[in-house]
Amino acid sequence: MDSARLERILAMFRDRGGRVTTPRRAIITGLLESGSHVTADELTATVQTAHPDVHTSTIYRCLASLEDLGVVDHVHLGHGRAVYHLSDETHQHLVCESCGTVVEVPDTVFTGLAKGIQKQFGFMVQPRHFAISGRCRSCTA
Amino acid sequence: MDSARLERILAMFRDRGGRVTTPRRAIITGLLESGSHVTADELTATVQTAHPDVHTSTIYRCLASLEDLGVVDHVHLGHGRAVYHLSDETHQHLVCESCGTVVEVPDTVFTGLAKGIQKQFGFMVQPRHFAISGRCRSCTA
DNA sequence: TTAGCTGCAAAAGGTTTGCAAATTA
DNA sequence: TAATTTGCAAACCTTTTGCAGCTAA
Repeated sequence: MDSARLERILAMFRDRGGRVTTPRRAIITGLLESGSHVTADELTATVQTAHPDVHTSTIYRCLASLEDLGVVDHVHLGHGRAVYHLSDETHQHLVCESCGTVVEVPDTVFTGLAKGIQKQFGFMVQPRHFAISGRCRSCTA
Repeated sequence: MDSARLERILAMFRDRGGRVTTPRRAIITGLLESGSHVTADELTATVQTAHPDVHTSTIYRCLASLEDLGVVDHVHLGHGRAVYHLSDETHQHLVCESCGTVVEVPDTVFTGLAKGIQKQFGFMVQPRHFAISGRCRSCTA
């Protein structure tokens, strides 16, 4: 797929004095191949099809490192699990409380809100770490 | 404190064929005495000062019943724990990713956003179950 | 009396950690 | 070689559940 991108990310590890390992290659490849967001569990399953020995804890540790590098972000979609995605995909998540459907909406939808809150409360909204809850079209009817 | 309110909530249990018990009295009293939001853990501690035998599982079950009655809501403030509050307090929560501070803002701040999303995506935003993340004034500086 | 609650202990779900062994640079 | 990563197992934290006993109506 996007092997140039893979190499670019691996280079970031090297630049920090980190190592480029088989699990890391596999995990980043898995992320690049995934749709917009994956749970740690889903990513583990993907990685393990080719590399059965890569352990869940390695996935979590790698995801944490990737967040440190600014390459990955996580979002809490609901009670418990989080999803991870490449941080250049600047969208937000609306989660239906009733059926669990996730609707992705562009960041720009939030700019008005963010400005208002910034002005009134001095709080800089960066909603990436939490989804917005509500009810989707079909559950509203 | 607001014992009329306590009795009103207890009456809701009775109306549904439920029972009014000592733990329930204690838990609702604890909620009424708490500030705007408490974790299940904090509430347990509060309740147990007067009623050491009330078990965590009872707290969770009572909170769930109160949510059923529409008296209580919960919000996920972050990685793991949720906070509970009386549902007539119609505010939203902004959580600072950096220092954990919770800023409460009136619901009305969100109406513009909600309308826009409703129109564009048919999604009815009810952000009560999730906090909005970002950075507070002092962590932005 | 009899549903409905409660306390306890144990499980569950997702994530983190300690440590010795393996691996990268 | 030296420092970083890994796999494993076990811990962790918050919440849920099964069940027998208790209790409000």
